[in-house]
Amino acid sequence: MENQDLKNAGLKATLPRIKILSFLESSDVRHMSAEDVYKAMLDSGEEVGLATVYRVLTQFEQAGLVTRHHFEGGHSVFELNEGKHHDHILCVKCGRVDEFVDKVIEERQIRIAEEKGYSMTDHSLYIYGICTNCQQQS
Amino acid sequence: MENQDLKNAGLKATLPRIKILSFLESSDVRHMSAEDVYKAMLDSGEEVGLATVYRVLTQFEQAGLVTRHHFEGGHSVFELNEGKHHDHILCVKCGRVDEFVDKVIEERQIRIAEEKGYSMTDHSLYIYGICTNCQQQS
DNA sequence: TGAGAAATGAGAATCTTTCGCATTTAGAGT
DNA sequence: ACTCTAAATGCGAAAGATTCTCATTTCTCA
Ligand SMILES: [Mn+2]
Ligand SMILES: [Mn+2]
Ligand SMILES: [Zn+2]
Ligand SMILES: [Zn+2]
Repeated sequence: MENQDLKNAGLKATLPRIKILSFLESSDVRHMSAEDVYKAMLDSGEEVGLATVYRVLTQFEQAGLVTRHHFEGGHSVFELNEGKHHDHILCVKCGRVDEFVDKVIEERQIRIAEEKGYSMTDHSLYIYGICTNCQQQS
Repeated sequence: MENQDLKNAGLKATLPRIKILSFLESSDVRHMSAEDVYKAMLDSGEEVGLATVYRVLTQFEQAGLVTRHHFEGGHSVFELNEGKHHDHILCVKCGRVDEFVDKVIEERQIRIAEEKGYSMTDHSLYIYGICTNCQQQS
């Protein structure tokens, strides 16, 4: 169970951490803000402070359990880390999020970093557009 | 002069707008936050309110005079729009910013949007790493 | 040159995220 | 199981970035 996942990540298995992790694992929405997680806790009757949600998500990120994204709009978005890196394409109308990986782009990025003399640590790529659904409704 | 640039952009040629635009045009730093611009105004003895700096930069963005970026670290960064689109590679140690354009990446993005059924409106790509200088100093 | 519309400045307000600190809890050792 | 202590939590306050409100000032052009 999550209990062991947390231990493995070097984190004490506290109630808030267990609740948040199991929520992330069971949710069908993959990309959520801290506020989203907080509201979900409240809705399910669990009492977890907002500050704790932020702290726990940051710890999860550091432990490699979740990944943090900076979609447009100011707030951070988190998603359960399932090993495989990917980038995102988002609908600017409805907020829909799709994921993709492009080998060619990944390689070009490494090449560019090299050319510019950088040792690459990370990258973020977001494509914005209007999804099929939103294109229909004029 | 800027006076006409503003009129062409459909903006009244007010003092704050003229000052900010000519500052952006004369500065050798290309990527600046609103706060940076505000401080520059103060330093040069001009009195322009911070709220006005934000308003003006947003208007400039809408008018296509500047481009807004969301580098890591929470705040927006603006740069004078000189026509040609480009992406950025940033040093996570010293904050250095370099620019690049990669035809292959640009094309792949369009292809990906198509495949996913999106009509692409925009995209943002940031590569993070450690620059040559910062790699030296252990 | 004067009137009206638009823009400004100052500070309050908002939003997201972090901090500080008194209180609670996990879990190592008994 | 019980105890102890470091670590974690929850609350509200604080911070940082950006926007809003509104009284006052400034463009524009008739
Ligand atoms: Mn994802
Ligand atoms: Mn640039
Ligand atoms: Zn959509
Ligand atoms: Zn550097």
